[in-house]
Amino acid sequence: MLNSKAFKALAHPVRRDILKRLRDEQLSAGEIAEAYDMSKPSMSTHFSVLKEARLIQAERKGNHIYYRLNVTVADEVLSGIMDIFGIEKEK
Amino acid sequence: MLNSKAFKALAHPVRRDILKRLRDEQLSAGEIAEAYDMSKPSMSTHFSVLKEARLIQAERKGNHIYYRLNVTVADEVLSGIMDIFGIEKEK
DNA sequence: CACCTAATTAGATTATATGTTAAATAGCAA
DNA sequence: TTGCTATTTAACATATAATCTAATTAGGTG
Repeated sequence: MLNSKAFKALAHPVRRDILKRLRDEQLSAGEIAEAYDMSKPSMSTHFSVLKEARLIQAERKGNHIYYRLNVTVADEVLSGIMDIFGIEKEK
Repeated sequence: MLNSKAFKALAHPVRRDILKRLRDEQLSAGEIAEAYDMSKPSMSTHFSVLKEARLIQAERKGNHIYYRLNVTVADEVLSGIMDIFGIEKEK
């Protein structure tokens, strides 16, 4: 069932932007972080919030950690929004 | 264009619940507030956050203030979520 | 006007979020 | 082991959010 943490995670513009980057590809923490004018520990905190919300999943490969979107939870969020606003799923 | 305030507004469970109540009917501040175990000023603050995000619209009728869902912004939020997750709008 | 009701605003407190630098951990490779 | 790179965790400061009680505003009605 949909986690309240997901909505909190979406409240920050950097986190929403990270999710967009992960729509189509896996990226390492460093690859993501270098796109933002923010310290690595701060970025790491954002990853952690997204992970807690299960919006992203981490996989270590050597000494990189790759993040990818959790499509299942993304879908749950969409359903949650539609439920809130009473929007019908078409098809 | 979609306001970042809308996502913040959705981060609080009480505010999401208020929006659900306003899916199908207008309700006064008092009618909404009595459903929650929270002071009226606190509820008023939540209304204010939702108003700031343009998710709800207020209309005074005599002594009562009626709130209703702003369907346009609700739709923008849904589109925003679909954009983040790269979900295609069907039809 | 005086009074009542509905709702908000003010002022304060506490909790949570966001960000930093410094230190720690994990893996790889010489 | 030593050293290097990638990333996180710790410790802390500051900002924003959430909540309360008390006071105020706005609109009815006698």
